[in-house]
Amino acid sequence: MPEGHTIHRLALDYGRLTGPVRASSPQGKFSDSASLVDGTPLTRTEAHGKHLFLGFRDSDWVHIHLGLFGKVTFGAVPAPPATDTVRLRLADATSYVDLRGPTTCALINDEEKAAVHARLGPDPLRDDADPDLAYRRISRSRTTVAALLMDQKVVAGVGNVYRAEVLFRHGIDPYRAGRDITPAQWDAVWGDLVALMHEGVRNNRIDTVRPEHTPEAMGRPPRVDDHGGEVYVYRRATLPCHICGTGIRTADLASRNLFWCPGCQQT
DNA sequence: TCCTTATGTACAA
DNA sequence: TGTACCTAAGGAC
Repeated sequence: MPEGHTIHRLALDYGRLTGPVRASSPQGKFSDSASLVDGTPLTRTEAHGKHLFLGFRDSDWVHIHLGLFGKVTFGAVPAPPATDTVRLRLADATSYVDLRGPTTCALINDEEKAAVHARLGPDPLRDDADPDLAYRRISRSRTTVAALLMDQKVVAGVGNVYRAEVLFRHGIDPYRAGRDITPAQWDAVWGDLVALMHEGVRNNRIDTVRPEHTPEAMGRPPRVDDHGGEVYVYRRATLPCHICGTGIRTADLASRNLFWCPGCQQT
């Protein structure tokens, strides 16, 4: 689940908790901090890339990063007894939210929060994002564009699915060096990320296939990928490309699975 | 019941 | 570059 769109969606959904919030850490690893915010209202929520910030009082923040395994589940009260993997349970009068398996769940202050923002690149889902900042890094780098897109200092919020899909949608070879990406290409990629990721927040899933390439439009049987959305290349290794029929390729790049269509992605 | 895998990151060497 | 960390689902036995 967790790419940037998931985290921004969580910021919206956590933000619906109202009034004094009960906070607990059934699993125990966050007990001391949970007791510090227990009984206080959740005043604001914010996301930057894959980082989620829940604001309590004036300057207390619960900083959450889901990592690869983290999950958040919402439900109506009464909440069931928490299992021993729930790191943080928040609840108001009507609903509860359980957090499991996060890489990070820590109580921080404004200064520490600012430090997190400072080490993240522009986020396509934030209004304050400056895509030129990302292009400055990309255009000076010999690193592959595939690796640069996953680097949160360069762009915040893009993960393995959006990386693979946006490069496909723009016909860009993932092994192309950053400095060979033209300003026009970056403008197009950035604009596409903004649109795709906003749609991801709305639908709470990743869909990247253009209307003219959907199974219905192409006369193929309807299909939804395992992870919940309709995509061109992600986890479609060896299957024929929706557009050109070439077998989708996969490779290991910096210990992550890369997917691309050698037929469509040559520029 | 065990093994593999995963939409992620940080740190050591 | 390798390894550690966090959890749950699915598939092989």
